Amino acid sequence: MDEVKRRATVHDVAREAGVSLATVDRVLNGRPGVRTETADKVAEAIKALDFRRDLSASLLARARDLGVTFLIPDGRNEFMLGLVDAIARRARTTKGERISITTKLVHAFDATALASALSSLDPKSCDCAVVVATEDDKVRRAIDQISRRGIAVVTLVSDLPGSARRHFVGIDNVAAGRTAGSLIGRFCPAGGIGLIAGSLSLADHHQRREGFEAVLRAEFPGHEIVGPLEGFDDDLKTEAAAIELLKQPLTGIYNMGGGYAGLLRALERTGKTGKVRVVAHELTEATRAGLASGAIDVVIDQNPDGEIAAALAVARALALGQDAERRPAPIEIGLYLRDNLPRG
Amino acid sequence: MDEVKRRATVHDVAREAGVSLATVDRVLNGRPGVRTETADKVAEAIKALDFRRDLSASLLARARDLGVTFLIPDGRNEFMLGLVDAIARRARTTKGERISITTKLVHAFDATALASALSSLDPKSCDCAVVVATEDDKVRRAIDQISRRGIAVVTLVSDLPGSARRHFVGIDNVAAGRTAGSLIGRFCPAGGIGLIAGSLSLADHHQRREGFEAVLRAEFPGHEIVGPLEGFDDDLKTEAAAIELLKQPLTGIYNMGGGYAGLLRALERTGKTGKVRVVAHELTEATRAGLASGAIDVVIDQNPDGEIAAALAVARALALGQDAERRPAPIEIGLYLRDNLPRG
DNA sequence: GCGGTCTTGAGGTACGTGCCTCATGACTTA
DNA sequence: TAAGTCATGAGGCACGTACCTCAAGACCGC
Repeated sequence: MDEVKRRATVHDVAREAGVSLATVDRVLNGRPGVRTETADKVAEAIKALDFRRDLSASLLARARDLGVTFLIPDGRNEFMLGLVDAIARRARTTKGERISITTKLVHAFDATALASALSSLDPKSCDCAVVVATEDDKVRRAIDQISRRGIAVVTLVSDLPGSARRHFVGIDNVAAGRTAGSLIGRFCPAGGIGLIAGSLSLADHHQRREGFEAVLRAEFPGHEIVGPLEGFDDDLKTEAAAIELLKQPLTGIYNMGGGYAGLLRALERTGKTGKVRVVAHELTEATRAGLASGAIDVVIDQNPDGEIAAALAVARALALGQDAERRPAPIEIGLYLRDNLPRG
Repeated sequence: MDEVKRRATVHDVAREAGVSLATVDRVLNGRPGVRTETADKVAEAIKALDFRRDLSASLLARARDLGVTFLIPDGRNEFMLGLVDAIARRARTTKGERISITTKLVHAFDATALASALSSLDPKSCDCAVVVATEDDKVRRAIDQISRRGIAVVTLVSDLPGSARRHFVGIDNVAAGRTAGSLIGRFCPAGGIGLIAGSLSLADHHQRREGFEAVLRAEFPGHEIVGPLEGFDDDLKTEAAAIELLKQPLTGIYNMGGGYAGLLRALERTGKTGKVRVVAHELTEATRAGLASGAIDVVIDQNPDGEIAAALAVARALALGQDAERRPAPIEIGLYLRDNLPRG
C-alpha cells in the first residue's frame, strides 16, 4: 500500500557508484580532482537511481539565497516598466523561497551600457542573469564572458541567439502577429488596415508584421494593408503616424509597438474612436484605458508575471545543473478584451 | 555596501521574545502547552523581526514532502480530464520541490462519494485537499470535518461558500460570459445568436449566461438571443440542441458547456461550418480541432495548468500557516484563436 | 504540605547538501 | 629513491526547522 519510494540522496549515489561521499560531491559541484572514469561511474549511478539534488537542502546548505539579477531597459517604455513591477511583485513572494532578486536598469538601446552591466556582475552574489538582450556583439561577448565565470544567462522578451545564453523566455512573435491578423480579419469589414510598428529594425516587431501579413493575405484578401509606419514607442511620433494613416479610409489598425497615448489621441482627434477596430500590444495603463473607453478592441499581451515566473524557474533549474532537461513551457500569448481584464 | 540583512530565524525570535526555542516551536507549530500570554509575546517578536519560516528547512526537517491531494470528478468531461493531465504535468516538476501530489477521481455529480472521499483523507499523509466542489451539504460537512483534523481545503473551478474551505481557485464566470458577449458582438453581423449551456442548474454556467446576456443587451442590441438549450456536456445531446437552434438563421453560437464533438457535427450536417461564428469554452482536443478547422473562432479557457499552479501555491502557503496573508491572484480568463494556441 | 497538572527550558538528533580538513595510497619526475 | 602531484576516502560542522525527551518550576485543590 504505502510503498513510497524514498528519493535517492547523495549517500545512495555514493554507495551505488562505489565511491565516497566526497567524490560524489566533487562531481556534483564541478570541483576538480576526479578522474573522468570515476566521474562517469558517478554519472551512471545518478542516472540509475534517478537522483535529483534536493533544492531545499542545497540552498539551505549553501547558507545563502539563490541570486538572480534582472537587467531591464530603462526609459519610458510602458511595457518595460511593467516588467519591473512584475519583478517586484514576484520578489515579495520569493522571500520565503531562498531566492534573492536584484533588478538593474540599463539605459535602453545602449549596447555598451548593457555589456558593461553584464560584465560587472559578481559570481559570488549572482548565480543567474536574466536580460532583455539587444542585438550587438559586445553584448554577446559579455554574455559569453560571465558564463565562463559561472553565471548562467537567460534572455527575456528578446533573444540573442549565437551567445552563451542558456534559455530564452518570451513569446512567439510570429504567432502574435498571426493572432492579430485573425482578429482584425474577423472584426473589420473589408477595407484598409493601418499598421504601426515601434521600429522595423527590432526583430520582434519584424516578426509580428510577418505573421500579421501572412494571415491577412491568406484568409482575408479583402483587406489592404496600409503602412507600416514607425512610432518608436513614442507618443508624439505614434500620434503623427496614426494621423497619417487615418487620412485613408481604414476599418482597422494594428499597432505592434508602444506610444498608445499618442494613438488614442490621434483616434480622438480624427473622430475615429470606436469606429475603427484597434488591436494593440501589451497591457499597460494606456492600453487598459483604451480598452475601457472602447478605443482599443483587443490587447495582445505577453504576461510579464508569467515571464518572470518562467525566468525564475529556469534560473533555479540551471543553478541545480539541470541543463538540458526539459525546456521551459513557451510563454503564452494572452488576449484581453475589456471584459476579461485581470485584477479588477 | 554589502549590508545584507540576514533573515530572522527561530533563534532570533526566541531571543527577542525572551523565551526558549522550544516555546517558539510550540507556538509556530500549534502544539499545546503555551499560555496565551506567552504565545502573544512570541507573536509580537515574529512581527517585530518580520520572521518567516524557511520553507526549505521546514520541509527538510519534517523529512517528508508536503502532501497535496486533488479530488477531481471522474467521467468523460474533457475539461476535467485536462485538469488531471495538468496535475500530472505539474507533479513531474514538483518532485524536486518536496511536494508530493496525489490525484483521486471521484464519481461526477455524486456528492455522497465526494464527501466520503474527503472524509477518508489521512492528515498524516495529506496536508491539503484541493477539490472541485459540488453544491451539497454533505460535502460542506465533510470539508468542515477534515479541516478540524488539520487538513486545509481549497476549492477548485467551482467554489463552495459557507464551508471551511480556505480559498477558491478559479475564474470569474460572469466575466467569462461578458467576454464571450463582446467577442460575439464584434464578430457577428446583427441577427440571432444561439446559446447552449451544459446545465442551467450549474452555478458557473448560470453566471456565464448572465454576463453574456448583459453585454449583448447593453452593447449589441441588434443581436437576439436564441435559447439557451441544455447539452449536458454530452456529444449527442449537444448535437441535438445545436441542430434545433440552427433551424433559425443564426450568425453566431456561444456554447458555455462541453459536448464539442456533437456541436461540430451539427455545424457540419447543417452546412454552417465557418459560416456561423462560434465561441466555445475550454481548450480540449475537440475545441482545438474546431479551432484548427475554422469551425470554432475563439475558445475561452481557464488554463488548468495555471489553476493547478495556483492551487499548489495556496497549499504551500497554508501549510506554513500563512492564513490570511495575501489572497492568490485570480485565475485569468484565457482567449485562444487558432493562431495563439499554446504548445505547438 | 501533598500529589497533580500546566507551562517552560535545555538539549539533543535528524533532514540532505555544501564545504572543509586531513590522511592515504598511487603514480610521476628528477 | 626521495619528493612531489593527483585521486580518493573519511569524517565533521553548518544551514534552519521539526520533533523528541527530561527536568524544573509554577500553580492548583485538598
